[in-house]
Amino acid sequence: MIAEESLIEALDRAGYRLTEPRRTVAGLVAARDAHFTAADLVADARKRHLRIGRATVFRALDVFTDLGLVERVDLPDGDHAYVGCDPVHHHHAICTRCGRSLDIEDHGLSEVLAEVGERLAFTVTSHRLELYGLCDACRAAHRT
Amino acid sequence: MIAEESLIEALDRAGYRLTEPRRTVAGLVAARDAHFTAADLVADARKRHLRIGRATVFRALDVFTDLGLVERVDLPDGDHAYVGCDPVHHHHAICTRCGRSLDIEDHGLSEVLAEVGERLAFTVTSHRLELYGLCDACRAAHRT
DNA sequence: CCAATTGTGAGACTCAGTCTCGATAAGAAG
DNA sequence: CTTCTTATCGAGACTGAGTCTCACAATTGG
Repeated sequence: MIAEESLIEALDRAGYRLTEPRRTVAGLVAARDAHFTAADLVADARKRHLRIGRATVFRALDVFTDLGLVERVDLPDGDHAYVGCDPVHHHHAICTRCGRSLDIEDHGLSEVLAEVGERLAFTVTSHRLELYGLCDACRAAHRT
Repeated sequence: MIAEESLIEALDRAGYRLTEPRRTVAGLVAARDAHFTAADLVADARKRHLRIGRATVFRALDVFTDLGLVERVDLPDGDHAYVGCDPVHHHHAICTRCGRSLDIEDHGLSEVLAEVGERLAFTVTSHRLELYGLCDACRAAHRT
């Protein structure tokens, strides 16, 4: 979940050219409210009669990923997907029913992890954390 | 890091046939002390003049994964790999230098995560956590 | 020992992602 | 507004992991 303008603005600020294809991908990403694949975006583009090359979609996603506005997540089944998000260090809580993801702040997790590392004589330099479960809406829907 | 016998024993206990190819894959996995890919095992087999089909390696890894003796991990660069490990719920601390992985017990992490979920109105059903950094040996080697 | 059933191997196939290269367009300069 | 440089694009070939199919082979319960 991220606004098209944020994406375009970030491109500009980072010195990338504001091209039509990039705006198109920004629009496609902004229109998605759950995790998606590059192929999803290509299909979306087709549906909306927007001409865009497959490679370009991948390239734009790479750029957005570098800027931290899109992240690659790993789903429980091992598949990869992308999600739009804020460009701060955080993790994702991914709803296994609707695919939407919530950003999780670090909440002292890093410290806990460094501590765990201590005990193992392991220096933690980075980590990846993903939570899977049901978001509020799906939890409610599930009960019925 | 897991013994060949553990792998074979687990197959037996779970009712899988103890076939030659599976023993071969068990041997290949046991011989690896860091993360590996299916292609690595195929190459190892070639080197050791063991005939085994590529599909069979994938199938055996799937079985071992189901039994919890092998897990798929995601590396920081987004690649997948397999690691041998004990069949209990845990996470991995992966050395980015040598690729070896240490098993991390849950140490109350699950509770912390459930709590985080509470705050987000998100019901956490499972999670994935991977730590990246330097193991003790590589930390020492790195200093010099 | 033998049949029933599970497992195997070769190779075709799929799908995500990458690469190449000639064509195109953004945007700085004038 | 026009020009020029250079980043970017698109098409399609390519790669590599993983899956699928199907005829054949091996395990094992009886």
